Amino acid sequence: MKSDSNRARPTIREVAALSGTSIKTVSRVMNGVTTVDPTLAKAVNQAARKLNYRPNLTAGNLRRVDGRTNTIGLLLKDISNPFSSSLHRALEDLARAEGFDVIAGSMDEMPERESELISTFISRRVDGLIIVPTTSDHKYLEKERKAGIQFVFIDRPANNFTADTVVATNCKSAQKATEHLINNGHTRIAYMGDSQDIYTAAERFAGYKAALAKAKIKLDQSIIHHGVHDKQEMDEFTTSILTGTNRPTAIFSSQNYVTIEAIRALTKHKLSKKIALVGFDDLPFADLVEPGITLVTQDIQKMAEVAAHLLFERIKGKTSKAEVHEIDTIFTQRGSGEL
Amino acid sequence: MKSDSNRARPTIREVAALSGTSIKTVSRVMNGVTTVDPTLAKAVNQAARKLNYRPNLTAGNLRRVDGRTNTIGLLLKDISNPFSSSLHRALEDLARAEGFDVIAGSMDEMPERESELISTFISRRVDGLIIVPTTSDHKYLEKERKAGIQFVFIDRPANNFTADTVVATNCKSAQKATEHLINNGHTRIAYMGDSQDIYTAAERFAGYKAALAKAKIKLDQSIIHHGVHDKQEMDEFTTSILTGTNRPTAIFSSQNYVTIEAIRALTKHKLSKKIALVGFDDLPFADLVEPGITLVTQDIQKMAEVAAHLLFERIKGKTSKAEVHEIDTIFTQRGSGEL
DNA sequence: GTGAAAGCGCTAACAA
DNA sequence: TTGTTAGCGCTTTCAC
Repeated sequence: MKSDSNRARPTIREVAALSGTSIKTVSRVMNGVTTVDPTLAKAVNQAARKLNYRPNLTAGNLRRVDGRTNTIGLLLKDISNPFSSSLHRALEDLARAEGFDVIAGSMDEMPERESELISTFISRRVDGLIIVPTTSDHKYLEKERKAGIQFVFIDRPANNFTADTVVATNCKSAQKATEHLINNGHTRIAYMGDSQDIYTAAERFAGYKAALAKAKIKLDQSIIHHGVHDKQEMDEFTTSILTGTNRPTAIFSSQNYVTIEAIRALTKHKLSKKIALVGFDDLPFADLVEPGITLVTQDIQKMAEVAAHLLFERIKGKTSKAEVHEIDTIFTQRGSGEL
Repeated sequence: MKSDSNRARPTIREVAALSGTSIKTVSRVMNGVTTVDPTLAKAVNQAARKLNYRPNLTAGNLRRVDGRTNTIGLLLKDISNPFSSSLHRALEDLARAEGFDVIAGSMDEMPERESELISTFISRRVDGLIIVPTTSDHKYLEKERKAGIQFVFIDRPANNFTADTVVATNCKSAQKATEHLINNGHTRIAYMGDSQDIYTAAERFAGYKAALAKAKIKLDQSIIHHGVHDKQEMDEFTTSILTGTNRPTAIFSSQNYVTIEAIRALTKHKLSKKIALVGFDDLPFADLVEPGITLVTQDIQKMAEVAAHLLFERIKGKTSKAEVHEIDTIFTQRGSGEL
């Protein structure tokens, strides 16, 4: 027969018994309440260490008057993509500094995964949610907000739901990137980007169009491509524009996966040093190819800081109206955009 | 004065009241127990939907007889690095299929962060932990295992603690990679890798040495470098070997960050097409540089599958002795290793 | 098939 | 400063 202390995890009651005090005193010591006699506190700590006591957070949250769990949920496109995981890491550090834990999940642009994950996170009683939204309708979140959950949207705004939002200056930065090519003498600039349903893609395409309009360059649909999921289709597009008679002299690619395809195509057709390229979003190897890739990158750290700040203020009770923050991007010339 | 249903979140009691049944019946319906009268079940579901009821998972776990929370903790080096985030994603999907959620954290190779995170996760009462361990002593986990937590180590084994472990065939694969260079006619092969304190680095260096020994090539310390944190030091090393009189004709780099520095150095000295390079670990742009980088990559999906399987079996009660699994790597020739 | 009562481990309220 | 009692929202036990 095993002794009691060998059976699974000790509770606050066992710590109280061993230290000869009450569970309330143990609770006080564990929560760092200072109005406890140092001698008692010492005894409690000793007993806790001896029993390897670990407070059960979930039990504590249940009765806690503010109802908070000090947990935030993070909904990402795909945990493993570089943008998502950098954002996740930045938020992890910011949350830890405030005593919060982060639980994250991948949605793969599927609206039903989004609501499933939100459901799961709510069942775990997160205090707030930071969401890189899919294209779904977010009106259903109104009920959750009434129930006390706070929301911040990042990278893209919500649909039919007003909440704090942090986005990059997508349109303005795409315009500047395109103007950079124009200033380098280009007038025939191809565009490649994600589907126009995606907020960031639409904004960036708008910036591209604005730059052309300002320079009085006519839009040519034959050198414009939307969509990133069909690789073969993209390959056909790049082959057609790069081998055609009226070849563009520059490419603006408005998303990282698209930029990779553009690089691949330029390399394949031995045009890397002939056709200029500016891409939106970061690439970890931008300076390792020849020429280096000139990129517009989002300031992920800054976006995370603003989003975390907004969320924590809401969780603490702030009730002012929703804010939208546009965060400046970073433009880095590395050669490919200056041909 | 607000009505009751407008105050925060409804509980099982309110659902019972609205559907005219007892909390136990609501509990049964919510948990999919089939022995409930369909008419009652329907009424319960209707009430739950109307109130936007979300079961409080943490409350339920408290009383649950198996004590499980259906949560696993994942301890990574750094959530945002590609190996970690790919592993995280693979485990997320595998866990979801089993009805588990994953919470993850970054340790940055700091033993004290490791134990802090483990403490936090245990306070949240995870059922098991998958750990990419730091170099710390893991004997202290024995207490946690007694308290019912299961452990699987991945990428590196634990120290002073016997548990299920999943690692790549580091030594064997490094030997094969080095032999690949030898078979291509190289006899002067530089080695660059992480600090020898790191298990994977030590294993891979052992493989390098074994290949040289087998081919009767003498080890030359002047073309061997350990450590990845000091970039300047690495730059000095590459400069010294690449500009020296007795230049190596090939490099084996045993980790992704090191490989990046090797590529950078070869590019800088215009030797990318003269000096062969084989790297360990994946690089997202391996096929986008010229020449493409020949790499040994870990089969992350497979490692995740084996680790998840081991952990879930333990959580379900398996008590057989700890297993160590070595997972084969993938070797991809892209040009840089065949010069 | 259904429900009343007890209790999971903790914090809150209040009394001592 | 300390302890007692109630109760958070749920599952379990067990009687009906």
